[in-house]
Amino acid sequence: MSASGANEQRILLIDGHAMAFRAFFALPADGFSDGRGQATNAVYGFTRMIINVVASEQPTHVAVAFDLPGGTFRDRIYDQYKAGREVTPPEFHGQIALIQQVLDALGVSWFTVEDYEADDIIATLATRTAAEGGQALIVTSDRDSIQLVGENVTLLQPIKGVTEMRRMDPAAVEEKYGIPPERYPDLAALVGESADNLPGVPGVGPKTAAKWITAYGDLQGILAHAEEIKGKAGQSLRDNVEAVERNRRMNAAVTDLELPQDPERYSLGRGDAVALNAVFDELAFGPTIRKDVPAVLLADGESASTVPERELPALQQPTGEQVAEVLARDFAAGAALVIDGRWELGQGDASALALATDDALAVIDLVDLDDTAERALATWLADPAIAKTAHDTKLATHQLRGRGLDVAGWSTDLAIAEFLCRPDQRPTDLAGLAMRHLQEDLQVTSAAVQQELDLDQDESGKDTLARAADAVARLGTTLREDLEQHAAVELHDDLELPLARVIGVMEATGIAVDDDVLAELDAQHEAEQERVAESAFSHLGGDRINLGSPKQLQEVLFDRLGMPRTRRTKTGFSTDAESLADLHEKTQHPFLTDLLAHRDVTKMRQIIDTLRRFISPTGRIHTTFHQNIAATGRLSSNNPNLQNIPTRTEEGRRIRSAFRASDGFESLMTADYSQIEMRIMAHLSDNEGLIEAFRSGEDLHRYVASKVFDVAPEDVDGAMRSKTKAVSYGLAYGLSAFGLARQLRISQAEATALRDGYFERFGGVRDYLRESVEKARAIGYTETILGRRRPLPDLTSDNRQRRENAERVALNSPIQGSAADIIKLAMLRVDEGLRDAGLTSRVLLQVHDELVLDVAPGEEEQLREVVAAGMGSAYELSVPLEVGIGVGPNWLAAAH
DNA sequence: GCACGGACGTA
DNA sequence: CGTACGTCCGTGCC
Repeated sequence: MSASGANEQRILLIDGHAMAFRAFFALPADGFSDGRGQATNAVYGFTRMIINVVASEQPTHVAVAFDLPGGTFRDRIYDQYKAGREVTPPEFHGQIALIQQVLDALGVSWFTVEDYEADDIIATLATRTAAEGGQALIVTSDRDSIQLVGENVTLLQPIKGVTEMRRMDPAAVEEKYGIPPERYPDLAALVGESADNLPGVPGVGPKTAAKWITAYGDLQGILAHAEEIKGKAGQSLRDNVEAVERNRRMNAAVTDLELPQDPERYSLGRGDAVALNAVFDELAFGPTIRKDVPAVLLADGESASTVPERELPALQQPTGEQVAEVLARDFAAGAALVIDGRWELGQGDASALALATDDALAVIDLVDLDDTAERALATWLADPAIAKTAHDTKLATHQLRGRGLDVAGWSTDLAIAEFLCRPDQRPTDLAGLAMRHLQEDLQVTSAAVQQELDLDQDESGKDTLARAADAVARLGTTLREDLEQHAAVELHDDLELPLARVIGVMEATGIAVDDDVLAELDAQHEAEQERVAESAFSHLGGDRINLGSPKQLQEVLFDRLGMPRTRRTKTGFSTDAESLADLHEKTQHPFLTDLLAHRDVTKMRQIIDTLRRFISPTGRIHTTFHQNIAATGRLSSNNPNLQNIPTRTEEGRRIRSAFRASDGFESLMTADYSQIEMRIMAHLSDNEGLIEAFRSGEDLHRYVASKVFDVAPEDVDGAMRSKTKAVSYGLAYGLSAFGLARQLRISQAEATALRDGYFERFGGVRDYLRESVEKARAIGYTETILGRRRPLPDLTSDNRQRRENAERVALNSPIQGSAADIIKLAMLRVDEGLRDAGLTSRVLLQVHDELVLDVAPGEEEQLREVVAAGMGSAYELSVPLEVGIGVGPNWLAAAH
């Protein structure tokens, strides 16, 4: 308490505009909306802030000050005051009024005073409170309030966002600025305030200003001795006396505004929970922020929370023989599972398992399991008849495998189910998923979700784990309904869920990598890299720029060497390989050749280095495959990405030779679909010509080219074939004549003619593509052969750019997505085939249209049959699915 | 330390 | 002004 502790008043004073504005920029505007197009990010952030500050500072009184639109007396002193500020973003509009509605419901008084700023209101109330011996706490990002800091006045400055605050008392101000708070306006007058468009003395910063203030006492003293001050700064001061004096008049706080004296007007505990909930409903705010509203703000005994906390079943923590009892009694039919512990790169430390149903809740400690409990749990987990649900079944399986436990009987994978229903949403953590489903109409992004329900923040250990399991159980029910609604039950049950198990085994197995091969390659590339770099520098007169910096390259190429500008990027001009090749054609400058060579070799080294970092102690790389990333339904791979290992260039391909058959295995096998996307186009378009092309057994592009150019297949030359191939594949991506021309480096007229010629023979393909886009526009989503949907709301956008982009996506998604469906089916078939045939050979990788397998000794012939059959008959199209198979000691040699 | 853009590897 | 991804680096921000 202060020295004048007679007064217990402790008033919180908030600068409404400053904090609302800050909240606006701290949270994404497009992530917070009331569902009707009104952004609410500033409202949410501001409300969070006031809740937090009231809870942590425990004031007895509170007031919020706002600016009024239009000018103040300061504009009459200086007509450029606050000029040049960025215009308020449109999404900010209306949010101040909403904040005021929240404050009304909270029973917090807010004030505006004609002709004055929020600062002046705060200054008046702070000064008055301090004079009466109370304490004032000011919350603002505006520096003008620094002058108010004193024994009874503390400033809370937001540091990051609106929830982290720095406490400024007189000592802190002195520490930061080197002067006492009451001298701050003097310092600001000298330095100027760019936010208010108040220029100060050029060449004088806070350090100099503080030095002068210390030397001459205050601004008056400085001006009185202005003639004595030496140097440039002194002269600058003498030249700008008027501006300084004006600044000082401007930044002086007004402390005598007419504001209500009655302390009741500022007291807490006047909030109306019913009104507040109505406002929060309007704003689509979630349950947690309601729960967090401090009771002191509300009228007696009320709570803001309208979302009743679910009564959790009693938490059981069985040990020993109790585990078997509890599993048999409460979880005989199934349960939702949540496991505590991390799993990465084959390393796991699962420590506890939570189980939940609608009526039961248990946490089993995995660290101190005795034999009886372990056996009971192992039996229960392995029982395929016991239905189990998890947020991520593959991860749960990995975690339990790390404890030596196998799982069967997975029935629902929340992440997969969610993805099938909403493939374009970002992958969701459990907290985010729970939030989205608990508040159906709540349109918040992960930032808010994390705050709302952060299940990762493990505060109460087993309770949190149990609550999470309970959430998984309830979400399981919800998502099963969602799957029905989106016609995705079969996709989940019969494709993705079983596939998750197959992929999990692939990840756990990993692929053997020969580090010596990579080390040797790296050494070769290192030498080459140095050689090329030296050569490149020699063409720059020995200037050793950073060849990896697009910025420095632009300076050299376009400024220093005066080369013609290339296509624009966001930050300048492109230096990508295509642009550099163009430049080389035009200028013949030898630097460009070296630069391109340097890029190539640097890229190769990066790839090699990245791979080496991921080699496990057992000499294997365990990538992670994701089922819930690519909106078309493809898998993705990361840590490391094994789906983009080079293959196009000779140099790049050598990296593939480092991927080898595992010890105890005979060789690697690769099996890939030939032209699967074109086959799908033939099937979906039902185009006779294209179907015939595949049935003829002739080389596809040669056959199509012979029709397009109207020559015999044997008369198709290389140029005709490659042009036709470009059109064929371009079709599946929505390629324009412009893009085709650019890619083939031909004129746009020629490209148009080429495409027209193509459609003369294969017009059915164009018709199909057009119709499929129109159908998607009508029903709102695209569909693959297995019924995997992708919503595309932008197909009806008024914005041409967005609409045309969505059209290309609509064109491509059924094709890419159906190919993804087919290879996923194939993976299940191959997995089944391996088991049925009793083979030890195993699938290691999937690269979109290719599988890589370890071939066990003596199994090659049988494996060929299993793989060819599994992939070839995965799905029946109107054209055959052709599978190419190759075998060799390593991935490169296994190519065919 | 973190976010972003540019560049480039794959299907 | 061609779809779908992941990773690296340099840069500029806090």
